[in-house]
Amino acid sequence: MIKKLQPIPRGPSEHSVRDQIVEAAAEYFSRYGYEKTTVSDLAKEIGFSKAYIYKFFATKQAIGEVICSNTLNAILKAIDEGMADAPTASERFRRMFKTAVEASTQLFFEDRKLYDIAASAAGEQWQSCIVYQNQIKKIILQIIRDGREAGEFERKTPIDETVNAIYLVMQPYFNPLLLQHNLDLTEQAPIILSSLVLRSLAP
Amino acid sequence: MIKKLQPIPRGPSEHSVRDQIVEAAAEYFSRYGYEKTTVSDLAKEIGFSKAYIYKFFATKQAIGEVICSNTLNAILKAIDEGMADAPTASERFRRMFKTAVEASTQLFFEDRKLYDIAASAAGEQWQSCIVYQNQIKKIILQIIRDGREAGEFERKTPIDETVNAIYLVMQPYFNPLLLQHNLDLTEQAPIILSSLVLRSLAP
DNA sequence: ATAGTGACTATATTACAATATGGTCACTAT
DNA sequence: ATAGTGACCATATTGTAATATAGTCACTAT
Repeated sequence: MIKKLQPIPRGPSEHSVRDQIVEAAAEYFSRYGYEKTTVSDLAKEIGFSKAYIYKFFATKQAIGEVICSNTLNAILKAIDEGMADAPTASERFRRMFKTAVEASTQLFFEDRKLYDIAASAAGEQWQSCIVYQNQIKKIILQIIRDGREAGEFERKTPIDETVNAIYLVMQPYFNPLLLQHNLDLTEQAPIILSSLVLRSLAP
Repeated sequence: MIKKLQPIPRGPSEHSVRDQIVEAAAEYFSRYGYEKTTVSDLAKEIGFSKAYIYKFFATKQAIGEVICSNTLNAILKAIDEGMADAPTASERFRRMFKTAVEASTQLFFEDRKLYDIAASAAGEQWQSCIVYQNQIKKIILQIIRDGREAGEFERKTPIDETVNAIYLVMQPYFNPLLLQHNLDLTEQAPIILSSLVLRSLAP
C-alpha cells in the first residue's frame, strides 16, 4: 500500500552519488544555510550537472529533509544518552526534558544554519519533523508506562491523554519554531515544568 | 527605533485631541493595520498636522501601545466574565483558560489587524504586553490561593513556582506570537492541559 | 505661555527591471 | 538500458533608484 502523504523517493536509495549529494548538502547547508545554497552549488561540488541531482531527489526540499532528519536524529540520540542511567521514571523524565532542551538550544547557538532548516521544516510540517515528533511522543509514552508499572505514577488518566498533554507542555522548548521565542526560559522552564508534570503524575 | 523601558508620557493625558488621536488610531489600525497606517493619516483624519500628534505621543509605537492595551484589556474583561460564576477554583481555572484562548483566537480570526499589533507587541516586549502578562499571573495566583484555602489544591509547592509553571503551560495559547503556531490545537489543548494542571494541583 | 504648523532630514519602503534559481525534458554517449 | 547533460521555462530573488514615512525643530499666531 502506497501512502500518498510520504513523497515517493526518487532514484536508488543506495547509491554513491546520492551519498555525495547528501555529504555536499550537509557541508553547504551548515556553512551557508539552506536558502543560500543552490542546487547548482551542490552539483558543482560533486562534479555533476544539476539535472543529475534531480535523478536522485525530486526537490531541493527532499535534500533538506535528509539533512534535517539527520540533525533531529542527533538530538534524539542525545536525549537517549541523557536518560540512559536514570534510576526512576521520574528522573528519566526530568533528564529527557532537560537534555532535549539543551540539545536544541545548543543547535540554535552552535549550528545556527542547521537550526534554521529545522525551524522552517517545523513551520512547513516536513515529514522529518513529524517523524521526530512521533519519536518524542514514543519516548514519553515509554516513560509513563514504566512509571505506572513501577507504581511511581497514577494509572487512572487515559495514557494517550497523558502523553499528549505532556507533549504539549514540552513542545515550546524543543519545537525549533517556538523555542526561538523562549530562549530566555531554557534554564528555568524545563525544571519547573518537569516538577509540575511529575506532580500531575503522582498516584 | 529606540525603546525606553518606561516611556515618559508626552503631553496632557486628559485632552480631547489625545482622545481624537486614539479614536482615529483605533479605526485605522483595525481597518488597515498598524504598519499600513501612517501618522499623517491619523493627522489628516483629526484635521491637525502630523507635528501636533507628536505633542501627545513620543512615537507611533506609543499610539500602538494604547490600542494594544485596550485590546488586551478587552480580553482580560472577557476572561473575568467567563470565570464569574464558577463554583470551585478548579472550575474557575478551566473556564479562565478556555475563555482566554477563545478570546485570543476570536481576535485572531475576527480582527486580524488588531491581532497583528498584539503579536508584534509581544515580539518586541511592549509595555502593554508586560502589563497583560502580569494581570494573567495575578488571576492565576488568585485562583490558586482560593483553591488552597478551600482545600481543593495542595499547599506544599511554593506558590510562586506553581503560578509560574502554570503560566508557562498556558503561554503558547494566549501569547499572540505563539498562538499563531497552535491554532489547530485551540480546541483540544486547553481542555487536556487544564486537566493536567489540575491533576498537578491535587492535594 | 499655549495651540499649532511647514519644511526638513535620515531612514524605511516600494516598484520594477535585471538576474538567479528550482525544476523539466529531450537529448547524447556508452 | 544506464549514466549524464545543455538548453530551456516559469517563478523567485536581488539591486537600486524613486518615493514615502517617522520624527524634529524653528517658527507663527493667539
